[in-house]
Amino acid sequence: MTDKYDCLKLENQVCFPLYACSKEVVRRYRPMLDELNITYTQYIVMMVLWEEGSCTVNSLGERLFLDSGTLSPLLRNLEVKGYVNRTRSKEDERSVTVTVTPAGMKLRDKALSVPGRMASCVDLSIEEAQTLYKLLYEILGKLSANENT
Amino acid sequence: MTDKYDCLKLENQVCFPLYACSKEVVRRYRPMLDELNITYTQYIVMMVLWEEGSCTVNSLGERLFLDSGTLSPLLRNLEVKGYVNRTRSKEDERSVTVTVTPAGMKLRDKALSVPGRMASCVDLSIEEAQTLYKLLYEILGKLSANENT
DNA sequence: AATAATTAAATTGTATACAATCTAATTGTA
DNA sequence: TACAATTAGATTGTATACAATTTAATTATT
Repeated sequence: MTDKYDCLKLENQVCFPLYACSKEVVRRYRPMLDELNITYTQYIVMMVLWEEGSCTVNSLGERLFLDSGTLSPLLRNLEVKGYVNRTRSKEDERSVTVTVTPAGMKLRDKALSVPGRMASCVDLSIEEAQTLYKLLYEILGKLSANENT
Repeated sequence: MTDKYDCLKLENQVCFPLYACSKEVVRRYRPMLDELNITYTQYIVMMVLWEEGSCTVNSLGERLFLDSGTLSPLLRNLEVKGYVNRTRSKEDERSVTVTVTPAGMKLRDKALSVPGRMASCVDLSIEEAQTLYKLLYEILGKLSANENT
């Protein structure tokens, strides 16, 4: 019935559907975000900036689980598109402050329809969405706690 | 209390923790899989091959939600490492059959400890893991159903 | 105050991801 | 049976991701 290799079967993994689901969801965002001329990663960066107005590269990284190797070229790209500005902080010359431009703020209105359209793609009930949300943040918390393990 | 931009707040997204969680989990796999000299994507490819023995590139792609642009270089890489062989199918010269080598099969035993170590990192109860598993496959199903939408 | 240690970004190198395109083989159809 | 349409992989181009390294600035220590 069971052999010692069962634990290596794809169907017995939780991580695989997590990985696949994340990729497929991001892929579904693509045509919607194409209309805004941004990618998914750029979109979550803009989400933070729409809320905060400005932010250091470091705090963006902590908030979004991204490192400077990803953020540096991505922010340069957003700057070229005219959605953000980057300036060295006066208080700490090591830090770079990213600020959303007026053009970047205008994107926010164009983005308003995206969450609803995405929700209808994923199509979960409120309860299911809440359960999923809680489980995912629970895992993220556990992973941060076991950072050293 | 609420404004029209609430739907664009990072904390109100389900997709963001999904994306972040997937990335963090894959990052946790890295040191374990380094011992096998493979990456996470290579690992899930090997999982299919450990079960099936051999497989076409096409069926690997459907099973793992990956396209030929990802699989072609990845499989070449696994071939260089000596874990798989690739041969054109006799019946249909368009298809390439990927076969696990003896060296590839030996990896399976080294991989046996990986799922357990990963589980202790993520640290969910059986019920939570099952709930998550079901929700993720439900979303994957919904996304496939709305492929055209 | 001089030097060591730390920190923030940027850079480099490797490996995904995937859309779009290309080539070759196969299938469908008039 | 020609020829169009489809299919399977590979390739190209763009954008992540992240480890490791580098550079410059700040903080801690002697």
